[in-house]
Amino acid sequence: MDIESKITSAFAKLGQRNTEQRRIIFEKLIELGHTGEAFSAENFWQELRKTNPRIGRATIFRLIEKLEELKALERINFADGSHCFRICSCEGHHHHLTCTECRRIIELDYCIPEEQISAIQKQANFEIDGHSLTFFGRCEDCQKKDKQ
Amino acid sequence: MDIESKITSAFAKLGQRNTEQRRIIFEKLIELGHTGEAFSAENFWQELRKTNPRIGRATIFRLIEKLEELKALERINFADGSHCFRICSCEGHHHHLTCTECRRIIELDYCIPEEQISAIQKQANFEIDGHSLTFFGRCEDCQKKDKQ
DNA sequence: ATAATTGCAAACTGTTTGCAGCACG
DNA sequence: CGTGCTGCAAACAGTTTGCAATTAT
Repeated sequence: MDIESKITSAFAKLGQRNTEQRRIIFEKLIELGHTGEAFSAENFWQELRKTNPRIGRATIFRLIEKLEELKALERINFADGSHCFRICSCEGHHHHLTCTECRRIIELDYCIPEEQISAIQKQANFEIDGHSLTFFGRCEDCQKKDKQ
Repeated sequence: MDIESKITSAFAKLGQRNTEQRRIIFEKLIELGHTGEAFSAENFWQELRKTNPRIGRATIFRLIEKLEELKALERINFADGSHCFRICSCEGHHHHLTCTECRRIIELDYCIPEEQISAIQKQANFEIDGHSLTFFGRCEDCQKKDKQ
């Protein structure tokens, strides 16, 4: 499933009305999906209002929330506690590697082995239904920069 | 190293002056360390001002920040994006399991195998210097509650 | 004395909400 | 023409900051 159909199907599941705002947001997300660029909600809003001055902040927040639930968007946490959103090209469950200097994000297909999770589950008597994992470090470019 | 000496040594590293506020915060942290209770910064402040009305919010935030750097406190992230602090009894690096219903926190000694991290490092050409991992689920008690 | 530390209040960031009105179907 | 969706502005939560006053050493 490519990025375009991922977003398209999320919008289809979304709700009843095909409003102009949704079309605008859709277009922008397709664009961001292709470049792989990450964005904050505020950030995304600022970007959109350049061309569409009357679009409301709340509309963006409300839609981002829904798209996150539908897993069309992923929330990515940085080491400093801040976060941003991103449309990932990886299908299914995965994790990220983030650069603490330039905030570059890399998708990883690594995940914790299923048997480890069930061992933890059994040991703690929990019913585990998710986890969040992010690696922090310095990317290739930032390492080079620092050596100079 | 027990909780008491963990906090004591963090305070020793802290700075020059042994102020009354630090003593008050120290006492409260010892208490929270023993019960294992988690707290937000705001929360912690509200609790302290009951007995010490003139303690400032900023003092708490400033000190919590430093204690986190000194690894006397740990920041724990929940599934909904909120977070709290906690004094953990585990020594060294570890992770947590949090209940999405009652917010109970369990310390886990599981961690991602070193060789996996270096494989990721090599593959992505990153210099990994940390990671965050939290498992989400429902604790024993909340599972029971729901079955009733 | 003097510099670290604090309290206060105001500012700030990121997000949510209530509600009246718009516009999609 | 009904109601889902939106814009607005205000409220909110959590945190940070500037600065003058306080206080440990």
